[in-house]
Amino acid sequence: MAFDTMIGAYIINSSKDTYTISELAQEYLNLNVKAVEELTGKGKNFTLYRDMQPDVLSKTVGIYPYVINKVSRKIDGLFKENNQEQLYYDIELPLVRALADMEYYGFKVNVNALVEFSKELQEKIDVVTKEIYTLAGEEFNINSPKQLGVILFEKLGLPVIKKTKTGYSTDAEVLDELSDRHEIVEKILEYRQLVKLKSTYAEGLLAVINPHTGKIHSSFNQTVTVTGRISSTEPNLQNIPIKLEMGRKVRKVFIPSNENYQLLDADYSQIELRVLAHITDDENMINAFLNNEDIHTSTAASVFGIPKEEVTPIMRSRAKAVNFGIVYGIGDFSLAKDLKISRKEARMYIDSYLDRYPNVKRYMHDIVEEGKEKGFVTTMFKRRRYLPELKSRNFNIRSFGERIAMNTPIQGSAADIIKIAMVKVHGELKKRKLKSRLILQVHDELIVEVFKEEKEEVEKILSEGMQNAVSLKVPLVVEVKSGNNWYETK
DNA sequence: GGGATCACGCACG
DNA sequence: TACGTACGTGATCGCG
Repeated sequence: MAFDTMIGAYIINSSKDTYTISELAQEYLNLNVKAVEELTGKGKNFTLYRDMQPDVLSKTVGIYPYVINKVSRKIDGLFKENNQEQLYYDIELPLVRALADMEYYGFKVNVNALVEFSKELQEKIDVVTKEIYTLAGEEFNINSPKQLGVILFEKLGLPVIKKTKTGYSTDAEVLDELSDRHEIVEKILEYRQLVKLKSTYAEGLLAVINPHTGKIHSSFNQTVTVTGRISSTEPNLQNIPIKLEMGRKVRKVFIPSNENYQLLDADYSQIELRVLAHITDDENMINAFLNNEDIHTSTAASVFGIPKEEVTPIMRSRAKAVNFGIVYGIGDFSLAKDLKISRKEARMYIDSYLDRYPNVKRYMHDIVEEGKEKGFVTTMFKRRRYLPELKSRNFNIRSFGERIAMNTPIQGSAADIIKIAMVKVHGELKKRKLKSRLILQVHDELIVEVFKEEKEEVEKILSEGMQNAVSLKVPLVVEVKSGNNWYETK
């Protein structure tokens, strides 16, 4: 029986910080086993096994095989109790190989273009920096929120909009509000945008390009998120800019391995709202998706009680915000802030929404009750998240627990679905001995490096693999795009 | 003097 | 006072 205790324990409880053998032995066997770190040391004291005495090794990691076997059997028993065998054996375990292959294969980068991009950013930063110093009347460290706060709120006398626990807040939301009061403010925003791109993306990515492969080999972590999503580190390839055009250009440096390949980028359309429609069995929402309607326009028509043809762009954008809010476990305060409307008005939108989607209303109530009774909520594929917050006497913590209860089954089920799709696509490419490779996942999106001669075949494997990953009460719609770099796949 | 950690801000779905 | 992440920089703490 192939087993992975780390992933196994994650399926039993996704909320832990680490899943070391030592910890699992304690938790599942009531056994005290030294942590590997205690043996090897860490940081500058780190010692390799090969530099240790055999008897020291045998007294500690020597019993690991025994412990791992025992813990595995214990966890496997819990899978049976929890009905999580399919999740573990059919989804998470096969996913290990798909993720490993993604890490190993990597994503090719145009190094020269990235170096050029970095230089261009630096030139822009130099210009803006001087402008800021002139407007401030002195030089200071713009990167320091503390120093910036002194300049903005003491020297220039701008009004304090918001405070952090240590001083003045200078975040983008605050600066947006101040942008009409002094020229320096928009320069600060521009400076922040440029520095973010240069440090995190230009320099950050250059630092992790493997000199042998010319590629970026990210780590895809399978036991980090509480909802079941995967995460990406060193570097994070799941937060490459796209929203602003200047940042989006970073994507031009992500290219195929060579001229025989292209990139395919396949996105699920509105997967979380489709999952919501499925889970709640809400007739109104299901019909919107069955008719292939624009969901935000459809929501606007429902909420405002008008025909879809009469929905204005502003109405659509407000309905979109409400749809987002619903998925997060909405509150009137936050929706009001997001839409810059009154709390009362926000409350009306929410109430109207819940009237028009009555099963969504029932679901949001019931899932919180279920979370309280059972102590956890589950996804479509029995992924589980415990919610101790629901029992808290602290209102804020308890409210947070309620929002988690509403959001986790939605976000987590979407994660289940794309993982199933990944296993299918990865398996199919392998089975057919194709040269195309799955190289990245970004929560609702899969990126494949496709061998040009295989393009038609692989596009079908990808889109059908995703569409048919599961069968819901609404269709899963997938959009596939291709390009000679990641920027072009739009 | 340099490492660890916290605070802040911000990139993505 | 919206759900889930990763990470760079500055400030601070405390270490033979």
